[in-house]
Amino acid sequence: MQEPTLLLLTALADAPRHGYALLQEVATISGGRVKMRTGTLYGALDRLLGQGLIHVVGEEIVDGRARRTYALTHSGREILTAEAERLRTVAAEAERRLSMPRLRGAYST
Amino acid sequence: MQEPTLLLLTALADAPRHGYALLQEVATISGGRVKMRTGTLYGALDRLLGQGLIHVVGEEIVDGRARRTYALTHSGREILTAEAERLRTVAAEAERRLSMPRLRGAYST
DNA sequence: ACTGCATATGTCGCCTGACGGTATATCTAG
DNA sequence: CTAGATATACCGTCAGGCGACATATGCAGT
Repeated sequence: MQEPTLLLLTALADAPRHGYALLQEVATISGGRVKMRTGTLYGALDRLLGQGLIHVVGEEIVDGRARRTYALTHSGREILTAEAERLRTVAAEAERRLSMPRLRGAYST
Repeated sequence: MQEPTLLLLTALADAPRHGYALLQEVATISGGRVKMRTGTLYGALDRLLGQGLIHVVGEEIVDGRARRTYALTHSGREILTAEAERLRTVAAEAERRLSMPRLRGAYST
């Protein structure tokens, strides 16, 4: 699983949200680093719906515009938990090795 | 940057290694979870060489076989440091949200 | 002698998934 | 009347990971 997808699941972890709100939440979570495009968003939502990681919890009409609200499924919540742990351990290992004394020639340039 | 690429840089963070050793090191780092294929390995090495994140520090003939040894460049080391921090913060945010009390309807199924 | 495994490097084509660009539509603010 | 925010959606492209395959040596077991 790549970062955009993970950020989407993270953005749904505390509350259900609709598409446009997810774009903003992802930007907030990532400290403005990730500005997700709608192409990425709706493609990812379709995929996650198909995988059963999210589901639609509401379809309302607000000001004449359709608004679809998404939420994590139990499965999605489990996957996100596992992914977060995976990232944490990989990051920890990278940082551990980076702090180790290196042999001569371990890097240059 | 995706996980396989990050694991390769991590595997080079403490010492230079050659291709086959990287396959084993990646398996070790990931606790046996990631078994990188040679297609992924050599494709990634070519890419990382082109990006200047790694470089070749030795080409020897061992038992009639060529053995090319790779190491991180300063640039690669910086990128790995930044990536590790990014992963750590994203994982932390996901775990923070997962531990938050949720509104009704935050998930189901 | 033969078989299979570990060591070791490499190519090729497929497919997933992320991305940029574009289209559509409404409401609000200036 | 225009610009920006809100909101959903399609499409083509491209990077990157993956499986399959190719090649070659050395060593241990049968």
